[in-house]
Amino acid sequence: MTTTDREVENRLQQHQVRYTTGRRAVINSLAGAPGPRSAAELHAEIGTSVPLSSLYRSLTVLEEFGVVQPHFGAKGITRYELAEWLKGHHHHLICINCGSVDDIELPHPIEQQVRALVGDIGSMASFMPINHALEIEGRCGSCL
Amino acid sequence: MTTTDREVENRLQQHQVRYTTGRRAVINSLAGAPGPRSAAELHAEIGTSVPLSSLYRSLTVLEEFGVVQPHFGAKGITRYELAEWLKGHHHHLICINCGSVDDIELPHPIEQQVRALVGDIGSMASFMPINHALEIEGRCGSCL
DNA sequence: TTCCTTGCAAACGATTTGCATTGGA
DNA sequence: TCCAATGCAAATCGTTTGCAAGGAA
Repeated sequence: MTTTDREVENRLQQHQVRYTTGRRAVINSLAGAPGPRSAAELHAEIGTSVPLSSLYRSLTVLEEFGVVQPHFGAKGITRYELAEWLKGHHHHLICINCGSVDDIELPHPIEQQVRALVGDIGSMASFMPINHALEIEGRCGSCL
Repeated sequence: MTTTDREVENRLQQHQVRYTTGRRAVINSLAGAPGPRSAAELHAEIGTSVPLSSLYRSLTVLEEFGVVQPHFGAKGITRYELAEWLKGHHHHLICINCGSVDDIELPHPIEQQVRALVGDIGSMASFMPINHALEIEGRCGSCL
């Protein structure tokens, strides 16, 4: 059992929600992925023994209790990834050719700059920033 | 006829694509909106005389010729906005309470910083950045 | 036992498409 | 004129849900 596994187990226990085999499979699959994953992708990776509807339900409760978070992509496809407290704050590199979405963690000083910018923007526009995401579209290493 | 209207007309003409009444309605609606709009929202604003399927088709060709660009949001809803060359480069303030998406244009020096960051990230990750979007989630003025 | 969770199939909602008709250059 | 564009209805596809069966405390 990995650390992530244990942390998720604790979090769910605190809410009296069961950490079942299906939910565990989703978490482990996401923990090993380099970026957000859609229900269909998880279905392919985990194996078709777990029906799609169950995956969707697992993702729904995992999101509800702050374990995973959604990312909305092209063609109306929602991909999920582990929440920041499990995976760390990061941004996304989105390939306009193959559609892949990869995580990127900014060097601390740069992330600080972004954070400061977001704060400034908030006060500039009477908007209270809670979260931010720098999404960079372009061509990934395999598609150059 | 507005300037935007004329610019779109030229762009489409260059591609021998007709700038029809339906397409014109989409452009004018988007030109007057403070943020991206979904097909359903356009349908409501333009009037139900133009069927949804036609709106989708209009949006598809307008996107194909670089006149509008999509933004992917929660619940698999795609919203469109005028392309940057018509509307200017900007970012989005997304309200987690009411779901509204508003445009925000960064002061030039700040936008420069973001641009520089994106460039750095690209070389850091062997990724060729083409576009970037700083999406800020939080609570909008009406939902504070 | 008593709920929570899962499987299956049907239902949904956003978007797409086939086909016959209309309309603009 | 003549092909592109539109309307309508049916089809797709990702996602959700009702209901009965299975499983953990």
